[in-house]
Amino acid sequence: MSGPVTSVLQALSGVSLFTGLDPSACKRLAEGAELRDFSGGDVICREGDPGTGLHLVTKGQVKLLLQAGNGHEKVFDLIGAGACFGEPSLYTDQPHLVTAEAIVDTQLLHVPSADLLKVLRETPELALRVIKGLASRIYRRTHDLKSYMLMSGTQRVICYLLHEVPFEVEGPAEVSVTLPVRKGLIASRLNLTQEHFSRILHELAAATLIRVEGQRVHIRDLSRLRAAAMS
Amino acid sequence: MSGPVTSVLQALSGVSLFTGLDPSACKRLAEGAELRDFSGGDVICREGDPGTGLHLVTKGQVKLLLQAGNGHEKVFDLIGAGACFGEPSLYTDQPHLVTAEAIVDTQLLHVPSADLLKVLRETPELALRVIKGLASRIYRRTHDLKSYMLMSGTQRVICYLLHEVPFEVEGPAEVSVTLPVRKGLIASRLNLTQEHFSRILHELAAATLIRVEGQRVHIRDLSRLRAAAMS
DNA sequence: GGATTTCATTGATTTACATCAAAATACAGA
DNA sequence: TCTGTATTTTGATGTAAATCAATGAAATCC
Repeated sequence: MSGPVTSVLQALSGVSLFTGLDPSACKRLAEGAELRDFSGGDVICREGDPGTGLHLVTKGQVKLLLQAGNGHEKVFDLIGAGACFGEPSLYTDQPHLVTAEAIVDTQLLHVPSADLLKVLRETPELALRVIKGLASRIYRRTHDLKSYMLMSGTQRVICYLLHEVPFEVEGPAEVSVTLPVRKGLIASRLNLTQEHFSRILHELAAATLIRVEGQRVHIRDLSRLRAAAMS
Repeated sequence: MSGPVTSVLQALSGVSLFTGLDPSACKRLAEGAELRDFSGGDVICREGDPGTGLHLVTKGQVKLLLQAGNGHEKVFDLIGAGACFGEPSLYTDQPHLVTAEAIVDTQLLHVPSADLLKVLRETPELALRVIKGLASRIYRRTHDLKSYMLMSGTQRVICYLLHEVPFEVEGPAEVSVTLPVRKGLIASRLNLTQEHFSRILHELAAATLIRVEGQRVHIRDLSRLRAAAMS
């Protein structure tokens, strides 16, 4: 809570990409970086904008949207505190494909590509982290692609629920999951309409696999739900 | 055409990721790298295998497949000479999500993750290249995701054809595109059945937007086709 | 507290696409 | 050349999920 640079540094170290990084590298990144505040509903950047750098979410929640010509749009990712978005801007030329919008009041740390690339060039440790981060992002995108290409709506919902389970619980335990955002957004994220998502939850509840209570979903039997994902 | 190391070096420099790279770094990569030959139809690696490293295609063509439990599978990418796959293996833990299969006789250069990471740590130039390569891969995947999430089959086909156009031709020119693989594979890549793909090509031909002649597709009017992608 | 807006559910209908089945074409080998 | 095999096309039918249209339940505001 002293100078602006201090708060930037603090914010930096709160982002998983940078926690525990060499202090001097952090400092150099902090110089060019900028904290930005948004209220829920604010647009952070829009499809077609030139990529300016990496956005690190220090507080709040962001949704990334893909938009079609006809006004349709889909939530293509939900980004929470500690994560980041805007990686493709490291590959200079291309304009943003996604529109980013704050879901709730949100604080971002913006690191300009040029600064990041400069520090990257001199900090192999950071470069490796970035590479791993990018590789894991590709992994996640590939997984998403897989769900859309060859899983049914029901399977995608089950898969989503299983991923939201706090941690490696085993066996036929009962676990509860709290949906991080309103259902419509999750539906969209799963490439489903709100209506269809609702019906699927209903079906799963009818099959006594889950119990829905507002934002809370109780998984009645983890292993049975896992098995159901296979059908 | 002398020793095996020489041919590995040659192969390395033929891959866009490494062309023009500092020779000493190339040499160090070449030491751990290994050339592998496959015939058409051979499986290169399978879903679930642990990721061992980066695969660089020096000759031939590879298809990456996503597989569902029920035996269904989809072509999720087509990789030609000069490109690479297996990036997620840089993010150590996760097993492969995709199965890679040679479409024709193919030569690959395999660079083990450990070697690559070591050289990466000491060669910022390479690190930056890898980062840009990964970022651009994410960009492509995002684009794919966009097509699947909010484009119709027809739009995906048009988009595909436009991407295959040799280079920035402008105006109402007539251009020809040769499909790089048999139609069934392209259909799958676009998340369509062969039948549906065939019907879409037929539709486009009926609308005098294209003319199909076996593996060659003649785009009769580039700007009209571009416009058609928007509807 | 009710009024208004946002969000979620339920039902009826439509549609884009898949599936199944068969014919037509292209291609390879003997 | 014929002959079998792989690929593509065409047709008829089925279905998962979208759309349209209300209604119901929460949250938010005055």
